[in-house]
Amino acid sequence: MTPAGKPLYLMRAMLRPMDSELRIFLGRTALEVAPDLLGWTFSTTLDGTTASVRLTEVEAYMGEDDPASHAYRGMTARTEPMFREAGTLYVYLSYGIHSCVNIVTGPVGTAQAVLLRGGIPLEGVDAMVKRRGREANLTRGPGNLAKAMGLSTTHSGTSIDGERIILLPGAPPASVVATPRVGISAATDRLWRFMAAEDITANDISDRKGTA
DNA sequence: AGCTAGATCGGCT
DNA sequence: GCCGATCTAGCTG
Repeated sequence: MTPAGKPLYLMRAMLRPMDSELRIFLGRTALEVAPDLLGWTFSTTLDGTTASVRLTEVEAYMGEDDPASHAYRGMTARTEPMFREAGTLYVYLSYGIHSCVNIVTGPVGTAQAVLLRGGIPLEGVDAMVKRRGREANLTRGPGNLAKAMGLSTTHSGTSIDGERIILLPGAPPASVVATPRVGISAATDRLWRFMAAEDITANDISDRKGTA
């Protein structure tokens, strides 16, 4: 471990985003990658502005073996990006309104992905406010986070490129809480939603459907 | 070709 | 806490 408390391969990934080290990091199962992404920075530079968040809430979806995954019944036109290589974005439309962003992980063809559900704004707050049309809860919830970052379903199939869309290692949270995933009706016994403990408020654990 | 549940959000009671 | 908005992907007929 380095003085910063991170393995060396993560420090290298920080210097060269989406190089082979990051590929190895994302090449693991979604269940491994999801909690490890907490504390990382997710950043987009779109429409001439950069927006960044520190990730505080994610969920793991394990592909064709996971009844709650969109990939459970195989590849479709919508889910095709999930079957691509790690680092690809899978963005889907939820309830006809909201775009939700996933980062594909694991070996090609396994359709594993990590849903980005929440973060803390670090950069580009003005752009986020403009995109969201409000100032509260800018990046809380998958639909809100995607909107604040300027991402929509048109970005499904694009990938983390170290330019427009960037993933940077960050200090992991002191502790991580695992709960059932939100809003699903299958495999509710799997504790595959991960949150930074210090970011949890009362609403997070009592208010959302799908939580225990 | 039609039907409907859904990895949500925000406003209202 | 509850409910309506909004609309498409994927399934049934």
